[in-house]
Amino acid sequence: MRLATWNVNSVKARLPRLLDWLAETKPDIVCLQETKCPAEAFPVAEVGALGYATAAHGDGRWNGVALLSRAGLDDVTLSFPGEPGFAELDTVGAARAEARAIGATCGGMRVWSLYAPNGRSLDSPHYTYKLGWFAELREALAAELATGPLVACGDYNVAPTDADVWDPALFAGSTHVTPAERQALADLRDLGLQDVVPTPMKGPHPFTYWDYRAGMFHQNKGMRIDLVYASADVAGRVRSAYVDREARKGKGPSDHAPIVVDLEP
DNA sequence: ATGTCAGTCTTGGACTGA
Repeated sequence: MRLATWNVNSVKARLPRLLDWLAETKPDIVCLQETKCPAEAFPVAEVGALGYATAAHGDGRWNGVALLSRAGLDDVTLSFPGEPGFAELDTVGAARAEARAIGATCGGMRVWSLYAPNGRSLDSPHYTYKLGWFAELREALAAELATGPLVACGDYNVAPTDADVWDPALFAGSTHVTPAERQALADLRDLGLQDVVPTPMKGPHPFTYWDYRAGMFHQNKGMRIDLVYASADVAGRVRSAYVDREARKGKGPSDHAPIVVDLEP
């Protein structure tokens, strides 16, 4: 059973590369983030030709998540229960959730594809929103963990440790590395989720994201912000996991590389 | 900090978000 997660930074712009990658890598279950397309515009037929069923959640130009599976795709959930939306500070009432989470039952597991809010800056309401989003995610995953095997994959927009950013000093005062964000991840692990750390195929750090600008990928100035959090029973089946940095190379890549996880049957 | 992308509208260039 091969599971993968990939922030594709637009499924439309990435479609040729996605299809080639699916055909070559042959994952059974794929979690996609930043599809940046409405659900009705998702290229269902194109991935279907490779044998995948699709569940997509999108709300237009930003965000967007999807699940592809050829190991079953049942009980699809768009957004997690209790998921907050972004609301300006003076907005009254609850905001509708953005398209940042989709879950389904695939291959006997509950699988989630997650795209956490970026947070923008520490003084931004988007940062408050990010922390609140994680707090509610914790509650939702706690409930799901009680029902069976689970894996929550995606772009968490948090680097778990200083070793997960290329230069921690440069990130002082920035999002993605604060104690509060790292505590949000620790709170998820405290539920019993395990961080399935992939093998970097080059260098010491399993980075999954490199900014497009300034030759960051070439210099391996990256971050590990895409994560696979697995319940103990799933984590115990992990045979191997790696960052597919080849997918970050060449013409027209995403700024994120996929993580590929092989599980014992 | 920003040398790049992608989506969209204000449309062949500017804006936003990352």
